[in-house]
Amino acid sequence: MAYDHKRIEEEWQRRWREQGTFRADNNSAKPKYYVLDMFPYPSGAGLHVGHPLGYIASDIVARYKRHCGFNVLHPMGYDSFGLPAEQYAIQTGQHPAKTTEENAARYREQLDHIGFSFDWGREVRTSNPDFYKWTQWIFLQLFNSWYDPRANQARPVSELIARFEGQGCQGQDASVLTGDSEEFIGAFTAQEWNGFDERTRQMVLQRFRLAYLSDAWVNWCPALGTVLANDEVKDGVSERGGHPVERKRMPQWSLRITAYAQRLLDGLAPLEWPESLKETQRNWIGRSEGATVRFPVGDDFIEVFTTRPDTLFGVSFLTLAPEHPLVARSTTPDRRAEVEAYVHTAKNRSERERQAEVDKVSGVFTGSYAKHPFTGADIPVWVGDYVLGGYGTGAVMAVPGGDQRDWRFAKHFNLPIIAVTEGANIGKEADERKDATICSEGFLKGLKVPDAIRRAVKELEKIGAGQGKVNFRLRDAAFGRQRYWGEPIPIYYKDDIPYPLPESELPLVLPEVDKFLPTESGEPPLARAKNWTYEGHPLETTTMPGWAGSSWYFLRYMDPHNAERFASAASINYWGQVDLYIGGSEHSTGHLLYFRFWTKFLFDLDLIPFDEPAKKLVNQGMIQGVSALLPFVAKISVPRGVEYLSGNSFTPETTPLLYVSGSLAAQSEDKVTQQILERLRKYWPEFREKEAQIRIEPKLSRVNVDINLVDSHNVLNTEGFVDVKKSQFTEPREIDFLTDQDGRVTTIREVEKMSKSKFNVVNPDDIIEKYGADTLRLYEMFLGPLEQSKPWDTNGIEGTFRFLKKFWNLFHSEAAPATAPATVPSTHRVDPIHITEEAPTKAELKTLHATLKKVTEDIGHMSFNTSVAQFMIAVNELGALKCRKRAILEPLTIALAPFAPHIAEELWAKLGHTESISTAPWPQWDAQYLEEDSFSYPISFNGKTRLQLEFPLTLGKEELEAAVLANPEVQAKLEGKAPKKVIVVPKRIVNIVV
RNA sequence: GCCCGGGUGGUGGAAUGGUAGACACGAGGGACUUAAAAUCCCUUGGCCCGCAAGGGCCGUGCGGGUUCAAGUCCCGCCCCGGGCACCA
Repeated sequence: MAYDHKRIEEEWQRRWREQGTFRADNNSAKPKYYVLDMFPYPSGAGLHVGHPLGYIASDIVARYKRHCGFNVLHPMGYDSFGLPAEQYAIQTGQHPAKTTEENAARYREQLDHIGFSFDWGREVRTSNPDFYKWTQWIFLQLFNSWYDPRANQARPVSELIARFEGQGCQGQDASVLTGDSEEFIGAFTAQEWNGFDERTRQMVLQRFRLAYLSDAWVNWCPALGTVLANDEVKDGVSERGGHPVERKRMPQWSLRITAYAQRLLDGLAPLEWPESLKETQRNWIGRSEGATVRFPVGDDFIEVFTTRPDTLFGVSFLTLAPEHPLVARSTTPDRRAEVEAYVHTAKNRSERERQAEVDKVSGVFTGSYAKHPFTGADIPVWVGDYVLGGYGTGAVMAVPGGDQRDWRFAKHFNLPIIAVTEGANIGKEADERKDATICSEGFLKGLKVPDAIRRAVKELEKIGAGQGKVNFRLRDAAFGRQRYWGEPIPIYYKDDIPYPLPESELPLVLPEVDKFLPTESGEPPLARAKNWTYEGHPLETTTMPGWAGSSWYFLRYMDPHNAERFASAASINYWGQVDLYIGGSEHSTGHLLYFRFWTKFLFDLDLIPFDEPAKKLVNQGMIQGVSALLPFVAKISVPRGVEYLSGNSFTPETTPLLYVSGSLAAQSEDKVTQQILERLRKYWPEFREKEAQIRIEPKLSRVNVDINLVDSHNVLNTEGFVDVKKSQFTEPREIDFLTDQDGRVTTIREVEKMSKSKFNVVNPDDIIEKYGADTLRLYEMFLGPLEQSKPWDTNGIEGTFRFLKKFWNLFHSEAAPATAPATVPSTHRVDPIHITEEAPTKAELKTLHATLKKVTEDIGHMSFNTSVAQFMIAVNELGALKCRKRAILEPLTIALAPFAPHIAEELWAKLGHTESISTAPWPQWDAQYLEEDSFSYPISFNGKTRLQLEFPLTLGKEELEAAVLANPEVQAKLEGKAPKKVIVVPKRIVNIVV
């Protein structure tokens, strides 16, 4: 009759599986609720206790909503394409499909043990052809669409062609395009279009397609034959292998997310997402209003974007990004060598680097001059790497008087600094105030900045030297990857022009290759595939990035087996948007932006009836690991050279590795040194002879010790540690410990990321084995607020385990009044329980309803740690009241079910129910049981609480005040003086000001 | 540098502007037990006065402010974590 979590949990997990308890039906009269977890990538390391945190929270909500009468969609699947599997494949030769399959199976097993109410019948994997068929299909829709600025939505390219045929392409089309491809396309007439050859037409259309091929800057690593992400490049070389990396322009598939910049920005406001996450997206989209200004240079002109056209008369030079196409043409012959050298080095620095080194100013003069559009003055043209090729026009008008970066550049190169605002101290720094008054001569003089901006734009437009413009920081998303383990892009090339594969050819299945590496000529792995062609034409060899499948997967869950459509219209209409989306904040600008982008695109095509994927989003915090660090003697300096005592350079061989108790190391260096001396004498006889002449200086380092070798008081299991260490050495090596005064070896605790390399990973399987899934679930929630990061400390889990045992014992106390134990029609287990049918007391009802109220409200705002605390309070109170009453315990069991579903199911069955507890309606709390007759008022003097006085709640403010003042204790405190003021807040506090 | 979080006992944390430290871990003491485990009870922010009952002072990163009353609101800092754009 003891709480046997293992038996209970296995039993119920089996039943849920066999009975399909959590299958969600697409046809239901019930209202729907869609709870989604961010897609996991099934890594080889399996789950640690940090991973399920969000899943437990979403499972609680899913189960709660079922109790409230909703038809709940709560699916799970795998984002199963990705780099780790590919890298593992390169190392081991194992096909990524195989390792992915194994990893997913392992995930599934671990997830099952936690008792989630997922509808596994809807599981999807992005690497399954029947899933990525539709990822490819959506890609084709993107390829066949353009963004119509008039309709402000994506439209079929066929409409664009019809437009060209009818009226050609006039200026406006080109001017509204944004993003990386923002180059002047050039107007053409209908006749011209009709006269273009196929190639030219396709090239023109590329400029409009939402999935398009264009040259983009990439970090190319010739040695690895691949493109690297910014964070894979360190100091100009690849992070792995240290091979040189160069910035190179390569044809790349991109998605024109920039077309959606404004809508992605506007769509944020109504979403119930964390404000900080919305802000991050706003910053990422980076809308800025300003103007473009054209500065003539010889026959060309340099176009700049500025948010401060009001500072136009403060321009003292122009700066081009090293990548800017006009750099070569603007450079005078005498400057060529210098400029080319600068451009070469600057271009190959990563953007990260260029941006990180704020203090280092670098640049070079091109030798040529631009003309100021208003004054006609000569403006020197410089190249500087503080200007980025990918933002704006890749050129800035430098106003050192109004912009600190320009100021620094001007200072460094001795360029003129012109004051643009009144009261600026330009000798010291630029004046970036937006409320200043412009002081330059001409039409802007005396205007405030905002007025001056408007005026400047008007004047620029009047003389045709520029115009007002909104600029976005957001860039188009690179969509091609030089990798194997991703969705093939359904494109083939005829005469080097990309064409879409017909839909009937989908899925374009990932081909087999002999190796998962680039070809010798540097082509992506798919180029190794035999017959990688379509009707004799070569197929695209890059694959889609990791985020492709996750940009639309939430729709597939609605109708996962549909072979005709990505999901039926009926299922999409029924399930609609995700009601609650839970995941980590690391996805705030990647996944979540693409997710919203694809949703808006599918909405534009009338394929789905909503244009935001998730109404409400919650970021769960990270669970950090608690590492155990053990100091060791890394090095002992002696006057003649250095003797290493650790690692492979261990000498002298007679001296063991010395590990130092953390508490000892914390005490004093002397104590450590003393013990080292003792060990040296012991293990190194020669040392004794020389000891007098040698003064040693030990240096300590720390190693991460497996936390399983450390107890709750940080005491190291030294035998276990020695075993582990010895198994790591190829040659036998002595190990000794410098202990503290108690003879113990302690480790030092540190909170850091939970990871294998830090030996601080806690596996949920181990926790479940010992305490059960219900305890794990409760403890993960009890740890603290969901959104916050917090360290995992297994030692604290006893509290939640004890709670469950106490809860169980409320139903099984043999000390309960001798009433007839309820007969248990449970089909699987017939332990008697001790439950009475007596009417509950007022106190019992109060506990129950206070708990129902708190838990219901807490689930509403995802405050699960406080609900668990309330359950503990309830169990403690009911235990003290010796309550064994069905009328109390039954509703409480339902309330606990979302949190600890196994024990709840078991007790529910024992209470005589034959249906799963998940079908039980949520118990409602009733305020009448919470009403109090009296309240114990804290009586404070000048805000400091001094005593408590109990008064009936029926007392009015004046009566209360009189009663308080009449109290002898209060009188004593007042010492006969009259209070200056008495503040009475009914049911709160009485404050007496003296 | 900028943006976003966060700083409360030994630890995780709780607290609509109204009794700071709920709940839990750990620690200390006790009961039960041959013993252990399990369970139960008491104490547990710091300092001080008192034999005791009890009482006083301090206390939510730091410094100011608003208020009858501030962990909570405002201003100025410091520190930690996360993100990022020298973004024109």
